[in-house]
Amino acid sequence: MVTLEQKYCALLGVAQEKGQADLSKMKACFEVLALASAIDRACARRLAPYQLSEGKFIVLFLLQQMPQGGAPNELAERAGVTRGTITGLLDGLERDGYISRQQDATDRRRLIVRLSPQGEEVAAKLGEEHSRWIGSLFEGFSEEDFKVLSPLLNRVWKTLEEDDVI
Amino acid sequence: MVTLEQKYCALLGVAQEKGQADLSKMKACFEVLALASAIDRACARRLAPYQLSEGKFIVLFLLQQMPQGGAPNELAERAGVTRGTITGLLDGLERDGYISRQQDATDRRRLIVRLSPQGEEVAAKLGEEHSRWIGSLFEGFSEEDFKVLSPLLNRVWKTLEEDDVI
DNA sequence: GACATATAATTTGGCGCCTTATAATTTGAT
DNA sequence: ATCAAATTATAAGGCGCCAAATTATATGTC
Repeated sequence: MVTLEQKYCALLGVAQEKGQADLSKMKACFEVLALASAIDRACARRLAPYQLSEGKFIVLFLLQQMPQGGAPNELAERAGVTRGTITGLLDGLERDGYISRQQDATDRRRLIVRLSPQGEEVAAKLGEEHSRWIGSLFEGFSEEDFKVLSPLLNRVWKTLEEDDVI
Repeated sequence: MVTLEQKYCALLGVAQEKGQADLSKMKACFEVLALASAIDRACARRLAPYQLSEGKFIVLFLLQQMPQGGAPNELAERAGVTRGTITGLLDGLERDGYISRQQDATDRRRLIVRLSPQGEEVAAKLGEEHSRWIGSLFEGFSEEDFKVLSPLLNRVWKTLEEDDVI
């Protein structure tokens, strides 16, 4: 089996010349990236039979929790993509009959996006399936493990946010 | 500031109904994904001025460690992308003068990809810069922290690999 | 009431990546 | 020696995503 470390060993040559500290940091970074990309791919494979990408799935998931519908910009923000992207995702979802777009009566710039009955059904089924799958990935993790993992990841996230502002 | 948890809180509604254990698992999963995607975006922004994507950068980086050049399929495997993808990345790198493709004398199916002088230069400069940046993301992490983080990430990775085989 | 400004959604153009199909070449079994 | 199978690289088509530009509508100010 290829470990995460092995997968990126080629990229670590440079760090090795710089001492243990940098090596550990680069390794950790690649581990996070490689794991996320593995999760993404597995996820994409799971969703492909439904013509859904991860982005579309998240939109369905979000809409499920907005029974009275939601605006594209709101969906974009919650899903973490741009408004331009959300337009494309909604196009696909509409084409496949999962959602409908409806003009807002009071502000004609606005749209209201709603799940179709079919969308409801798929969202419910996949939501259930998906959360079970995610659960299985972290099977065997204790609450203690999460208490350790979460703050570490969040520390990097925070650094990154500060970084970006500059 | 938006924390990783907040970012995905909307997605956690379902998990909340299923108890603490599942909630922690989904949270952790989203934290990994969100962090990786934040790193990817920041990385893309850093590389954009050089007309480089993360994929292209990794190819440059790999080539730097193959002084006698490398084959596309080898690069694809080490970079973790498909051969089809590597062709596109090499196209871009060749167009921008960072690499050259050369036919292998003994097997005419094969190519040898090499860095151009310009490619060497950029690879060296960016490699240095990039590893310093990654280091800065994990600034303040102790060796102890990595000893905890790494096995946790690798456990999920392992589960995922087993998953895929099935 | 007119005009600048803000906001909503979309369009456009681009890149990365994937999957599937194709073409060229080599290898291996018979 | 021949022909099927494997391997190499590429092409084609598609989706997701982004940034920047565009269009339509609303709002606030003078």
